[in-house]
Amino acid sequence: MNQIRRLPRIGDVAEAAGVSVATVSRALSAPEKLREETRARVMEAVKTLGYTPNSVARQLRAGNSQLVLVIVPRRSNPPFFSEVLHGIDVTLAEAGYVLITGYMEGVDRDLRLIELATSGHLAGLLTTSGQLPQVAGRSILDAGLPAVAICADPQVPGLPPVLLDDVGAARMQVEHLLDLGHRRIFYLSGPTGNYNETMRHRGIVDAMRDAGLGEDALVEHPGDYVFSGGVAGAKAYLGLADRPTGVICGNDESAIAFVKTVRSAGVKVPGDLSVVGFDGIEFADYCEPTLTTIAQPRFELGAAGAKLLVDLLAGGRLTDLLGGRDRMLMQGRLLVRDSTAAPR
Amino acid sequence: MNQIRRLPRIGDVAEAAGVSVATVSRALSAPEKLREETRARVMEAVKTLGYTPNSVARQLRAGNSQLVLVIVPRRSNPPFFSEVLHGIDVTLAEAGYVLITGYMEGVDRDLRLIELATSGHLAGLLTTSGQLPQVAGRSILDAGLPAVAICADPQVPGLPPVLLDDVGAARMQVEHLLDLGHRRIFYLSGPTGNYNETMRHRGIVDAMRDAGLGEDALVEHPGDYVFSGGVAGAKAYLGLADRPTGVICGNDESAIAFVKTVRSAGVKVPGDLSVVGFDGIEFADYCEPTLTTIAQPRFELGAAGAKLLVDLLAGGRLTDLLGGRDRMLMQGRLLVRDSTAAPR
DNA sequence: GCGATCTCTGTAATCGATTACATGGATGGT
DNA sequence: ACCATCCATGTAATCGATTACAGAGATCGC
Repeated sequence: MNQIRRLPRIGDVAEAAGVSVATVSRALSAPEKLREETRARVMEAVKTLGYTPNSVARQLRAGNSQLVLVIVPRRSNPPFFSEVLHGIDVTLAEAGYVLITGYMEGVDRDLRLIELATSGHLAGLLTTSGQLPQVAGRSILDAGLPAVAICADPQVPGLPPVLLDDVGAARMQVEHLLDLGHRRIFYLSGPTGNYNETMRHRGIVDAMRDAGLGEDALVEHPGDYVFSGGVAGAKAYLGLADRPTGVICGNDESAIAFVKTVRSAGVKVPGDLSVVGFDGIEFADYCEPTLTTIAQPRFELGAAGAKLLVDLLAGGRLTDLLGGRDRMLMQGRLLVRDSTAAPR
Repeated sequence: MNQIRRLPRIGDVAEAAGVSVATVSRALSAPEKLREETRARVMEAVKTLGYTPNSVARQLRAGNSQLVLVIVPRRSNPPFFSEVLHGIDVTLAEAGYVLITGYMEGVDRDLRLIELATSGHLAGLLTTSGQLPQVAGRSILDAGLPAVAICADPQVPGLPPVLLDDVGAARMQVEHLLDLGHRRIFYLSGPTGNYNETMRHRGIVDAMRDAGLGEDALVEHPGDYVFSGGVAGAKAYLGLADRPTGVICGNDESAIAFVKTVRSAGVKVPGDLSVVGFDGIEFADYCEPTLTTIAQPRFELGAAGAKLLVDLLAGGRLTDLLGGRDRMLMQGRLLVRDSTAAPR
């Protein structure tokens, strides 16, 4: 049903070349074991028939796969993750692996991912989500696949994360605003409980404390990294009696919606209010005004995470690969643009 | 190497339940053939051991796969395609299939996709690219997999496309500007040769002609659907001696960059100039001014394309499924926002 | 009471590759 | 001339499931 036309098998090639199937197999995977002339004859037949090994059969016998599953939350900031996936894809391709994207959302869906992981199809696992598929007591980790987390930390032993130094990046956001002369900051956070959010929150609080500012200098409002949360955050901000002049948003998407909303209400950015975003997506350079933000090395985060998994699959030991640490941290970069200025 | 821990096999379950492997297999895939008591005993053992069938082995024997490959150009408008992929994913999941995303870019990469297609892993193929992987005389279609194109038309017999009615949508763009009173239009196109571009261009030219406007009423500039092309298009526009008051951009991304650039040069939108985009991505509602655009039913396009493939895999005949036509067309919707107004 | 029929379960072939082991022919040393 | 060695290739077991076919009991009709 699936195949319209019957594909050639190894036996067909063997017959055409007048050799055994073992010889065909060797011609493809261990050519040095064959006489040059035999090998040439086999390759000729391979070409004529257009033969490609059935990797399902190969995988069943050899027990190893070329497929790596990347778990991506379904609603996950496409402009950001597309670049991370690009880095993953390029790195896996170089190492001979193929990327499978698995979108995670509901319980049913997650069960499917768990089954895929335990199905024998996969060589390894990457996750960009801190929450892993876990249904009815079964976890995706039960499959025992080598795994790496990218831009997320599921906090599972043996599942090393490759992360941005969120604490340091958040400090940079605060210090930038303080350097400009702002003394009170409104923080539109990410989702409560989210790992990145927790770290960034810590960086902000630390930086405020180090600057000698009291608790009332920081006004927090819970957000969720999406447009609608940016709008809601802006409305909350506009409702404040005594508005801080500095605003830090959990990511660029919510920052862009925040700015749009306060401007509609007549608030000038950066005149009345300076806004700093997080992520460094391309749109942040085309909104009005262009957004000061933290650029994450998105491609590099993906590439480093994929490289770590590839090394793990090649038999590397985690402690060696991470130099004894339990995670890999990369640095963000502050991009100063038009949404921040000294307060009036 | 891949598996850290040995996963239970069907034989282990059979032993634990005191039955044969055939009985275990039947308990899972044809429970009605078993006595209730036997089935219960087997399921008990399955649960205790945490057994999941190895689908590589199943696939080898049964010859059918649950995996569908979606080919996505690597640099492809993430805010747009993420929603299309969402529609595909939901639909495939409902039908019991798993989505694999294959990013297409270079020649090497494409060879990998071709090999994946001929490897026996896949049930079917979806493409969101008009150009299909084709390396050294081998095409990805050689695998003989059922395939459907979404938002693209490779113009290959037997590969039905599910598309937006680009011609009609482009007419809507023109008619909107003409209705407002604009008489000359600057068109920042998509990449030359691109299928969508060809259709939209036709719609624009037709609409202008139908309105009785001459050839000099349309000024065309080649674009490429990305930010940088929008900036370049804006510079070209600014350099014109006699600037049209209406602008149509190939997509939202380039429209947003276009607007940003002309505004930096002091041109007022929509005061001096009205701009219409294409796609209806979320950002179009958060830029300054909000962008009048054509909303594509992105989720629905993905879902319809996936549904068509699922029906094809179930043995449906193409002519029946398409009602005798050779393609499936969906309609765009004009979203009138703040970037368009009557000319001064 | 005995064969026919039906229900349930087991035996073994099969999917398409990989690979340990066997084999046969060539080479070479004594 | 004979045996050891080596190289190239073939034979057949194997991976883990599915399923056609066979066989063993149970049920039933006459």
